[in-house]
Amino acid sequence: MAYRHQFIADELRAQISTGRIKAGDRLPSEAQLASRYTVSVPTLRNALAVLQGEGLIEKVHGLGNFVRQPFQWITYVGGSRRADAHAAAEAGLRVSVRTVRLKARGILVDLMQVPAGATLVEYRYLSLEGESPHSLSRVYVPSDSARDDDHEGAEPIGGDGLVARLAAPHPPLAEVRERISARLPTNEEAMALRISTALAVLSIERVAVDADGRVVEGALLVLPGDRADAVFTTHHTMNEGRGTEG
Amino acid sequence: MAYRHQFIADELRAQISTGRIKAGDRLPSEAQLASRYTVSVPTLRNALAVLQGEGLIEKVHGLGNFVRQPFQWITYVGGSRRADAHAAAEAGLRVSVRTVRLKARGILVDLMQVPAGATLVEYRYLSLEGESPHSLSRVYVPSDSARDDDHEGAEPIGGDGLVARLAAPHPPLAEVRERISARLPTNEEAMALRISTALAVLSIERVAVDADGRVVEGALLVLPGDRADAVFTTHHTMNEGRGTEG
DNA sequence: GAGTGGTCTAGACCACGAG
DNA sequence: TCGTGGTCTAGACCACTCA
Repeated sequence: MAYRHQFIADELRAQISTGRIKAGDRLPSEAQLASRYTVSVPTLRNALAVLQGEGLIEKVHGLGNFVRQPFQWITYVGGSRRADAHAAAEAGLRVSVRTVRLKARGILVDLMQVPAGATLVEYRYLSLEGESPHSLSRVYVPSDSARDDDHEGAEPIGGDGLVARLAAPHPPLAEVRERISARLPTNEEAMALRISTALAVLSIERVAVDADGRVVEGALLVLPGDRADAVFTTHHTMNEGRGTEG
Repeated sequence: MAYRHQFIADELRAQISTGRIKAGDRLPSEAQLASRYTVSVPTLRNALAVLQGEGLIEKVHGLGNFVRQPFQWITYVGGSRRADAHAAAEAGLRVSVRTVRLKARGILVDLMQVPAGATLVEYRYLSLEGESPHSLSRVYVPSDSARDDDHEGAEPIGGDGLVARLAAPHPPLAEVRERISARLPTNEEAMALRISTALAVLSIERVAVDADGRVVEGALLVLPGDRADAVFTTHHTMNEGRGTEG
């Protein structure tokens, strides 16, 4: 039960974790590694696929295989809203934003509980740590509650306008519902986050509702599973603590 | 940019979703499929790997590739405790339980905030839908707060003692913290849940704390990503609804 | 153009499951 | 024993990156 590609993956993983191969280094070419370990190229590529799935290396077509930088760990804190880009900015991450006005269709109709064709404003965030993307967020707001100073088009990375907008007061909020799932990324998401399609992502679907039950904001977040988790804290009063209320 | 294995995967997926190939059916052998689509066997196997990662088929060595049963969707509801097996029982799922007394080490020391070597009671649940496993839970309780009628060893599936124990009152509870992550399963988990190691799982680490800040219960849950998600609801009062409090 | 990774081929050899 | 999937080989051909 000792697979050759697993053995090679273990070897390379050890060399990476002990610093024998440093972050940012390029590995020898696949042909060179294959001959060093006396295996065929496809077998060696299987070994690299294991490391890629663990987020340890990054494959760049035409250039080679590179050891990835260790990541800053991101913890998503549940129960709040519109905090994603703001929290990322506080953590010293750069944030790129794109604002687009669009018509609700497909899953957005369910998410926002609006009729198909209703106008929504989409804010698309991509938080970056250096050159490597960290999280992908799509936040939706009904068009009538989007503020007048929201503008369409691209905004330069880390613009002050963004931070000001994020810090601005929001309409009263009654409830936040968050639905979490684990899956493999779509090709588009893997591309944007520059991760392997074999690396699991945490997918968060969030809806904020006001006191009248109207959806004030919806959000679709995608976080790479190798450097992100989500935390939720629920407070109980004393008499709630009994029985199985779930 | 049209990969042959992706094309074949799309073809087979369509045949499965339209019922042309029914749940439980065996696919033609890999060699037969390869010749039908005029590709090599490794390429065809890549196509099957895609479907396996989506949880649509199950590969059985020596027998063939089988279409999996559609699953009952499981939603984990955050904020409660010890509800897992109880909720599963209510949903009509069978539950198998193993109770073991053990000493804290490794991550359990952090999880339960006890000194290394402290005695814990572990309840290990595996909820089942028919023959196919649904979720894997390990629940830990400090030994001193484990009740006297807890016994070690295996308990028959669906025993009444379990339901009675789950419905029993618990000590007062102040707070539940849940940490969610997405990852690929370990080989052990994939084996227990009978899923592909390429199928993402939702991993939930839950800690329940009493009014004195002591850890009353810890739990490690693993849910297959193709049939499970988690939901959290946070209520806000009116004056909490302003600003970015996350 | 030289070197790299990405996809695919055709087939060998082994391990597993059932008759 | 036979058919099945699991791993691996040796190499072709293409696409990408950079000098």
